Amino acid sequence: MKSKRQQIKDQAADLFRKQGYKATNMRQLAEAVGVKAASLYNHISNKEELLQELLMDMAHLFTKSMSTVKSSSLAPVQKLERLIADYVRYTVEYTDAISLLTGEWVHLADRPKKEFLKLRDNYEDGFRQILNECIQAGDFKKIDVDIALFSTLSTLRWLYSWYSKHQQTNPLELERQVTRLLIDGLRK
Amino acid sequence: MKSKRQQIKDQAADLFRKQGYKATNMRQLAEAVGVKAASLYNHISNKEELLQELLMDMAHLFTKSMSTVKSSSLAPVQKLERLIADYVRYTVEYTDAISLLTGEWVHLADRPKKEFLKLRDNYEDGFRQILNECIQAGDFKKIDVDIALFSTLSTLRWLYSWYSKHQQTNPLELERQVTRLLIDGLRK
DNA sequence: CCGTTTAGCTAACAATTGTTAGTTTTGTGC
DNA sequence: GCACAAAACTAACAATTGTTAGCTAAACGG
Repeated sequence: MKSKRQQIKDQAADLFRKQGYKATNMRQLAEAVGVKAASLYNHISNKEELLQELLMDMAHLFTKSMSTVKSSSLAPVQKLERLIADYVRYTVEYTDAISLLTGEWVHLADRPKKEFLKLRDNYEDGFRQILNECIQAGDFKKIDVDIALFSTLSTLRWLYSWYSKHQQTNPLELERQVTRLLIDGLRK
Repeated sequence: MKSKRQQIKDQAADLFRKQGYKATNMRQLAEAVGVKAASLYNHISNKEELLQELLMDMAHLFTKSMSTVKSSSLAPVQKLERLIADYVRYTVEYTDAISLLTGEWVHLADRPKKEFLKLRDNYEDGFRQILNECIQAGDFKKIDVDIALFSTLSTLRWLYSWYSKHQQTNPLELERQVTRLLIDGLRK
């Protein structure tokens, strides 16, 4: 049994995703929850808190993923594969909330925005470090690591939109294909 | 000498990108242009028209790119390289307007939204077709073409955000690197 | 069955929004 | 320098927004 608060967050994620945070009003959200707008405030303190928590929940998920992988004893390429696998799993499980990571964080107030971006930057730094290890180990070409990082993360960050249209895809198969594509490229 | 209308569109692209369409109000836009809000309406008919034109201008650019490449006699892989090259060039030249393609089209009214999505779908179809030709010709692995399409477009669609932070990069060099990465992958 | 908390409702607020009306200023062609 | 169009301004509008106050109904612990 999900708490009312969580129900509200779920509906908020759905609406924020479809219409954007700014374009979603509390009356719409209330209707989606099945309640009048004022009643929402028995469970949440304001609109921004919703966005904040949705984003932070996801950010912490990724922070966890990164720290687990980093402190493991896997080989660099295997670390990368684990990060990709985690990303795919989160995308499948939290599609709506994940979608907010790409654009909606701009609507956070200064403080929470800084906090969010710090976690995001840390994740990117960890990712870049692992890509570097892959190059160092001789497994990857000596490509510009910033461009490789950017390209890889772009694919992962857009995955949610692809998955929404192809939900019949087996997540494990999706994970396998994405990994292969990112690492081995298109060329035969 | 740029027309006032174009100046307004440029500032709108900048603000829409930084804050989002919904979060940008006409008084902010007016201030950026150096004028009072009501004066904008001597040059435009309403707010949505701005978003509409910005998005459509870009969509037509890509439609042009696709139709030129399609009607060329290049080999499949060369066609793909041309599409990528065009995308990089547009991103460098119209960074702000390009950034709106990823998320802001949801705020269009029904009619223009349909029109926009039709052009977008056509572009994607053309892209997929060329990827298929690459596979058919034996140049690419027999990968799931939808996943390859999605991954490639994701990288291209996010390019604007990367470019904003690395504007010192030579566009031609960027084009070379992105092409190589997308086609040949990371693995040595 | 009572007292208290929890969660819902109606009504209203203050602020912000896009846009218009009406007027004045600026600029251009003759 | 005058007529006319283009583009600016002030003021105000109607609608929408997030949120609060005050009240009632449901749920729950004893």
